[in-house]
Amino acid sequence: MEILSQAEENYLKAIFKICESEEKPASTNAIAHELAMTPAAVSDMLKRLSAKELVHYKKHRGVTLTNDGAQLATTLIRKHRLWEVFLSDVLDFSWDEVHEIAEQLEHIQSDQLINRLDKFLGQPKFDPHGDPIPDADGKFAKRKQLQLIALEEGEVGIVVGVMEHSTAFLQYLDKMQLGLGVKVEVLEVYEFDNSMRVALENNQILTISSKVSENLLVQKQA
Amino acid sequence: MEILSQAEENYLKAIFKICESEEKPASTNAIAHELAMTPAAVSDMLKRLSAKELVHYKKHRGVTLTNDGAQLATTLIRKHRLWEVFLSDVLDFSWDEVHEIAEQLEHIQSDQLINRLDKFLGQPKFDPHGDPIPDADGKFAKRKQLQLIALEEGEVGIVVGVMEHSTAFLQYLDKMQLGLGVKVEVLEVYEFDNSMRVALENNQILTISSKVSENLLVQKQA
DNA sequence: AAATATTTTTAAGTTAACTTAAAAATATTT
DNA sequence: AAATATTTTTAAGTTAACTTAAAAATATTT
Repeated sequence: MEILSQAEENYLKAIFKICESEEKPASTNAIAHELAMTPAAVSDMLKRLSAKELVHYKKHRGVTLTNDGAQLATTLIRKHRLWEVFLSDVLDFSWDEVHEIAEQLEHIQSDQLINRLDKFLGQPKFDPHGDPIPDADGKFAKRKQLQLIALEEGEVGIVVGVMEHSTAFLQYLDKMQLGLGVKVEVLEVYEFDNSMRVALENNQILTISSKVSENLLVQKQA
Repeated sequence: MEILSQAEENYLKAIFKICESEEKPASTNAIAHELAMTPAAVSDMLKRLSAKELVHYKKHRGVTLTNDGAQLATTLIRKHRLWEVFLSDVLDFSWDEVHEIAEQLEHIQSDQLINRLDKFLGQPKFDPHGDPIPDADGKFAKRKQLQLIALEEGEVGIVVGVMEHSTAFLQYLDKMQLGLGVKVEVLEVYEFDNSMRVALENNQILTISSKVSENLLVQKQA
């Protein structure tokens, strides 16, 4: 498979992301929105990606990735997330700082580099946001996780990930000490707005909005 | 200072390199040769770099870097060489493998990243080829070094660097166990072709051509 | 189903960074 | 100094990756 431009790589990642969340082809508009580009630019690029057989593209019908395209996208995600681990674990960046730099590092072309980095980091299975890191064969680790909002009063979960990656959200979680690995007990759910009162292991009591509990992923504790 | 494209950065590095070795402005041809491009492409780019005040450019007179340009070039060299140390020391790449990957990594834009990398690596002063790494202020460490060919019979030197960075040369040195830090004693110089017989600390005796001894940098031992 | 709104594509244009070919400037040889 | 060779620049063209504006296709509302 020939080498892709950074632009092409970004399109593949965007399409992968969109097709992953919604279970249908990625629309031109959705891609344009994801990449902050005009729909015309997307139409243009889709033709090129289609010519390279990286996407299945029928005009006005949206696109999906071909096997080759999906393989490349997965490798990009692997690279992105491994670099995030490096930035976080090795260079002590906080979880709200790693994305932007990894966005650049993911385009470095060297299989050797990424495999050695993986080994050096101890073949991590999750990145600093709890997102799974595909292995060299493109396999993602699976985990039985659910949104914190799905827990009932009295239930306990451990924070394992986030569904929203904005700096604002991540910094809010830092402030509240709601990082990965934290144990959370649901004390009370307020029906009115679905906000909840929760207890952390350090005995801190927090009230969090549904916006927060929707975007926090936990593993339910027995 | 605004952000430069990778192409622009490569031109600055090339001009820096040329002006450093020859003590005069870099010619269009020299730059074209360094970057494997046509002279016409260089003329084109020089106009753009000149407009950004990164080079002093008078048509047909060659170019030199402005202060801004030299500052940027130095930062690029710093990034390149720090990444080389990372690849070599942390990921165990050999010294003939690091250049190519560092060539990509040097374009990553993040001051924080490079400063933290520097700190993590222990603020190294030299890269895996013995080339000095400028500090955050752009200062290069100086060293009293000379070419191995300049040593007389009976003199002893320690290998501290190379003047030629080709894979072929570096792999040859590996074969001969002539890495950085190795102590070399000049046993005999053959006037005929300036080749020399040298003894290494492991008592190995080698005969090396003048092409080799010209390109090896040593620090003379008392 | 027709009218309207939305989405997508096409058409035309831009910019950076290249190319080849020709012209112009500079350097070297005689 | 004139002739010739070399270097550099300009001119014209290309490609990837974008833009805006208009046209076409599809989806939604009435």
